[in-house]
Amino acid sequence: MLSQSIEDYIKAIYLLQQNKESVTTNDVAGRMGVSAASATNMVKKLAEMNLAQHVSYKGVRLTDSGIKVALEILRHHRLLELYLHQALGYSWDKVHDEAEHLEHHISEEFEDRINSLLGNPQYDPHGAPIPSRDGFIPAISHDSLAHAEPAFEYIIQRVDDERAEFLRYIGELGLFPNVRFHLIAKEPFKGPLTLMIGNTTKIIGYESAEKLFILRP
Amino acid sequence: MLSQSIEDYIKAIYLLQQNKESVTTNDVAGRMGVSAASATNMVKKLAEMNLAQHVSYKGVRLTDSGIKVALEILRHHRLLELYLHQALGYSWDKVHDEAEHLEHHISEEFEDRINSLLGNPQYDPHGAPIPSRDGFIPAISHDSLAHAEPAFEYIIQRVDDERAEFLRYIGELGLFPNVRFHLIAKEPFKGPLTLMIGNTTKIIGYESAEKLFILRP
DNA sequence: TTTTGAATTTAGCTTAAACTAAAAATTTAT
DNA sequence: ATAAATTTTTAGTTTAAGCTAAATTCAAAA
Repeated sequence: MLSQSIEDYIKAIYLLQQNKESVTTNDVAGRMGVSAASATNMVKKLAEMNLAQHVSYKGVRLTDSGIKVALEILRHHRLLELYLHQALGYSWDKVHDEAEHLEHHISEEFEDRINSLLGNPQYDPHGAPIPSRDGFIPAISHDSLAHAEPAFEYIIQRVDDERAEFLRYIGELGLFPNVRFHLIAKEPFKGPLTLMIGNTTKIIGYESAEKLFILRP
Repeated sequence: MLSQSIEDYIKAIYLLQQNKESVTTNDVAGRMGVSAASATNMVKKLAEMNLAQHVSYKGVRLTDSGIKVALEILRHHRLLELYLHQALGYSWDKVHDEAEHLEHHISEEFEDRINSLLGNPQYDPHGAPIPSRDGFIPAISHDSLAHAEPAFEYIIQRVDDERAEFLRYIGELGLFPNVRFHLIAKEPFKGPLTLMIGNTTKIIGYESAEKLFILRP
């Protein structure tokens, strides 16, 4: 059984390597909120365990077994988020923190039972894909609202930011996954965007729009 | 926040001092599965933290704050057991192990939500009392089936043993909490007992009968 | 009452994961 | 191309929880 700490590092590296080609030990330290030295030590340990490859001064990358571990944790996390939301009535801005703790402590039986109760779901309450038991990840859009074209209709697929405050702000605007809207206008130079949901208009900042992934209906 | 380890020691001491007037560090070591030296060290630490009183070579006893902590953990544990059983369909011999892990990691919000879903329950699936949020413990019988009188009718109130194998054995006999039966016969010298549930007879060993707490209907 | 044996504590060591400070390597700028 | 700045690693310390072995205290038997 891996320690909680090791699991957290693996998850951190996995999420970092989604967005960056190369992940440095400093990136890891930043995300984990530990010193650079601590990150280096742990990364070397992961390499020892064949969960990651590490080249000094260059960076880290998870091995296939490392990725497998990461996906298992991510599955726990996202299933839990959805379960807390659907079955226990948690608001979507609170599910992350609770899932963050519980993800390391549920058994496979627990995982299977909530999965069945939820009907083998594909996405969590923020629209993030839930890896399947065998490590397959549902497709997800990577087009952000920030780069959408005015005059078209879109659907929110995912809100890619887990900070509670941000989620409450987005939620108040009504921008949940699966919500349809029209992009009315878009200011140049990273300016705000104007949307129409139903028949009310909403204005959203460029920075926030970058966190919203969208699809054409 | 207390570490998991400290919480486990506190719970162990609490449960030990229910049955014995005086709890020794060795009792603690036994229940926790650690060396006597480790238990002594931790007990001294608990005393430092004012969670227990410790007199060298004599024994340990939880202080009022220690008891408060113990009851909070026990509440988590027993609510979780019931929740796993009722909401997730766990069999009663599996709830203990899962709850044992989760009890340290759920938030107060989680506790409150499952408590409400379950309708503020008083007893877990084994009939053990669930401490209330403010530390009150529902009454519980301490009459064991081993000392019951033949010819009377009884109700199982509690099965006081959490070993999965034992629970499966008892479950197969149909001896769940709230089940009614007649005590038909009782062999002397710690011999087996004969019960009638509905219109079938069951025989149960004295050792097992000691773990079953009963009530007059 | 003394001795012996069991229970308990003390002392000192181990491991994991963090830290700081110093050294080394790499990258950037002159 | 060299020096300066930044990043990364190494070295050594800290804390928590465990362990073993040795010492101490208590209780029971002679």
